[in-house]
Formats: sequence, C-alpha cells, structure tokens
Amino acid sequence: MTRGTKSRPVGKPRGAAISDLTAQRLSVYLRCLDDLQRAGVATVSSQALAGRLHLNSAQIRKDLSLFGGFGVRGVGYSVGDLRDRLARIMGLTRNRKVVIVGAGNLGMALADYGGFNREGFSIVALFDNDPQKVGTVSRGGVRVLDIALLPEVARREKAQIALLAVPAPVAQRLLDLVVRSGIKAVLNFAPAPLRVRPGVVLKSVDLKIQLENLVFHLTRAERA
Amino acid sequence: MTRGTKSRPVGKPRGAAISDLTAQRLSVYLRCLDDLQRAGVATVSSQALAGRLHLNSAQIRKDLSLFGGFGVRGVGYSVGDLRDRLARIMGLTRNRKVVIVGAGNLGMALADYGGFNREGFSIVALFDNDPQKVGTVSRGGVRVLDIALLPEVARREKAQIALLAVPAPVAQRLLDLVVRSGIKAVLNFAPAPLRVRPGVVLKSVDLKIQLENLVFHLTRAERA
DNA sequence: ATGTGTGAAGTGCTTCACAGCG
DNA sequence: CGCTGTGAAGCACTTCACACAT
Repeated sequence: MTRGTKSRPVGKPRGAAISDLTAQRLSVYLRCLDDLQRAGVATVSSQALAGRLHLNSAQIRKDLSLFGGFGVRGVGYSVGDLRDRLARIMGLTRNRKVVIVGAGNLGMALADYGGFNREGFSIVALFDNDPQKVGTVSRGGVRVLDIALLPEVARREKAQIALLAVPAPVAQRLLDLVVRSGIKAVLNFAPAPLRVRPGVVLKSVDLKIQLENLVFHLTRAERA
Repeated sequence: MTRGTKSRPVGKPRGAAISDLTAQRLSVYLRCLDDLQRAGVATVSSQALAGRLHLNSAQIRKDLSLFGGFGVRGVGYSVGDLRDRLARIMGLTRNRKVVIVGAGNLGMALADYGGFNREGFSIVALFDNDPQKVGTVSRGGVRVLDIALLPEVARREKAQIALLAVPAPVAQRLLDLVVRSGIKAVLNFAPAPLRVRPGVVLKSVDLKIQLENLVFHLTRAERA
C-alpha cells in the first residue's frame, strides 16, 4: 500500500467499505494477538496467525491491508503494534456502557456474566416491565429497574449499547423504545425479525436457529 | 461463524447442497409459518412472507424450490402443508436430547432457559469439573454432574447435541471429550477457534465478537 | 390476473499466485 | 531467502426478470 497520502489515487475516503465479516475477524485477530502478547511473542506472520485461527493466510493479509501496511515483508507483523492499531480501529480504547432490556433467565445471566465487565463493557442497568421483577436483584447483584426509567437512565448514563432479551412479540416495541432513548447499537436475542432506522446498528443472536441448524445437519447425516 | 463445511460430492437424489445460510432461513420460515398457522391463515405468497421477514421474495422461492415445488402458481403456498414439509426436512419431528457442558453463569442460564424444553429439545444433563459445583442444582432444578460422567450419561441418554459453555482455554479439550462421547453436534459459546473431525457439526456463538462488532460500527459512525 | 420456479445477471467474499520489498 | 500486499480468478449467495402454470 502506498505510503504518501498525496500519491494515492482518488477514491477511498479513508474509511471505505469494511464488510461485516471482516469486522468480525478483526475481533478474532485482536483476541489472538492479546494471547500472543501475553505469551511474550514479538512478531507473527499471517501464516502463523492463520494456523492458530484455522483461516487462510491471504484472508488475514487482505483484512489487515485494508487499514494500511502494518506488516514488514520477510518478517511479519509486530504483535504489540498490530494489537494496538486494531484496538484503535475497532474503537475499543474506551469503555462502553451497556443496558439490558428484559430480566428473564437470559437477561439475568447476561447481567451476571463477568466476561463483559472485565473487557471494555460495563453493565449499567437491567430493565423489565414485570412489577414482580422490578426491585429484585440478580445473583451477581444487579438490580432490576422499571422499563419506564429506560429513557432517563440511558441518557444519564450515556449508555451506547443495549442487549435485548425479551419475548419475540414485544421485541420490536422495546427495540423502538431503546432507539428513542438514544441508543444506537443493539444486540438482540429475541427470535423475531426486527427493523431499525438507518444509523442504528442491530445484530441478532438466535439460539433456536442455531440449534435447529444442528438438527438439520444431524438429520442430513442420518439420511445420507 | 462456522467454517468447515467442505463441499461433499454426494449424489443428488433428493437432498443436494443446501448451504448453511439457506438452512438458517428455513428455521425462520418455519417459525413464521407457525405464527401464520396459529393465526388461521391458510395460504401465503412468497411476497407476503418476504414482507414479514424483511427478505427478498425470490430468495424465499429459491430456497423452497430446492426441495421441490411446494407452491401453487397464482396462489402461493399452503401454510399448513409447507410448515409440515419444512419440519420434516429439518428433522424437527422428533425430540432431541441436549447436554450442557459447563455450569457457570451461561451454562446455568441455558439449563433453565425454558424456550428449549418447550420446542423439540430436552436438556438431559449439565456437567462441570469443579467439585464445588458438582451436586448443586440450578434455579430451574437441573443438577450439576461431574464431567467424568459425561461419556456414560451421553450414551445412556442417547444425547445428540451438546452446548459447550466453558472457558476458552479448556474448550478444545472438552469438545474432544464431547465428541468421544458420541455426540455429533455442538453449539459452542467459548471464545476460541475450535476444530472437529469431519462428520461432526460445530457452530459457534461468540457474544464478545458481536459486541465488539457493534462498537466497531458505533466508532465508524462517530468518525464519519 | 397472479404468483411460482428458474436461468442469468449481479454482487460480494475468499483464495490463488506472484511481484516486490526487506 | 521469507513474507507482505494485491490484482485476478474462483466461488457463493442474492436479486432480477420472465416464461409458465393456474
């Protein structure tokens, strides 16, 4: 990749077209680089990374080259340097505040799940509309607040991310409430097809679909 | 993200080359058809389905046509008929037994999550290697068994699916144990790159990657 | 008239293969 | 030499557009 900004042909306004799949792999790379750094490894080649991650090395080089030439030919990539660059590119340098909507089994488990709080995410509140649940406390000590407080709390805490763990029939309604509360990124666990306006990011994790997919493959194998 | 489905040179009498993405959409269709059936709708067009699911109608027709002509030109698809055919194609006509490996926060939550037990999946056991946890019972009443019992219990119960909810560093080791216990389908929640031998299906759900992906998009929006 | 089924075109992601640099 | 960065090829998924069935 050319170094001088002047000599580059017109085209890429500096943040061009990173696909979702690439972005997900960046997370994987970052995690691996963390491991390597902790292990005291100084440099790593795309081959070595590919081996660890069960990926194609060209894929890795292409992904990384999208952000400029991070590597040294004949040597590889500096682990520490690449780690820091990726963290900055992905916006993982500051902490992000997260609210959880829905205090059922899944919402509670997410609230108590330590993995988030340790690494760049803080759970700041947990909401539900069931009066039976409001006021109770999760095993990990997170209190359940009334959903009516969501807009106020979200703004006060400057929450940027919501985890939506509510039943499918009310998911769209609560998603809309979340977005109206100023939150622009939502991770949805409800098995429902949802929509958001442009400018808001929505990702969904649907465990039942994954399970059924396993069954599909099992069935296929049985019949073969 | 599930890599590892090498294209198999299977014949094509009836079931050739269904991609993973297609298979996942079949779950979505099935769920929607269930709703429609419950609502008393008798027939539905690909257009109508597409509208509900925010998909392209040609996509739906193409997916369905892979299994034969289910539709009636000029009319659409019979809701009940299509529902039953899809359920059969996906192997969702009988119940599947599921074991959970790892009784941490996530494993416990999965064990108590009613959604599975209601719809074609039964949690038959929950395992951990921590002596502190073995013998305890989840809120929903599932007892934690010693991991050493996994092979025996899996075979006795004829478990077909495992949910792997253990820390990353031990994930591959436990995955191998699961596979050696005769289980051929695994849904992994550990943030680790895992491998299985051909013939075993592995899908992974990585919440941290999803969260970081949201941050990436947020950051991108901020910088734009 | 209406809506399926499908070849063909379009789009995007992955892998190959090699020039070029250290 | 070894390894990156990258055009080009390969492959996969999606969408278009229309013949055809009812």
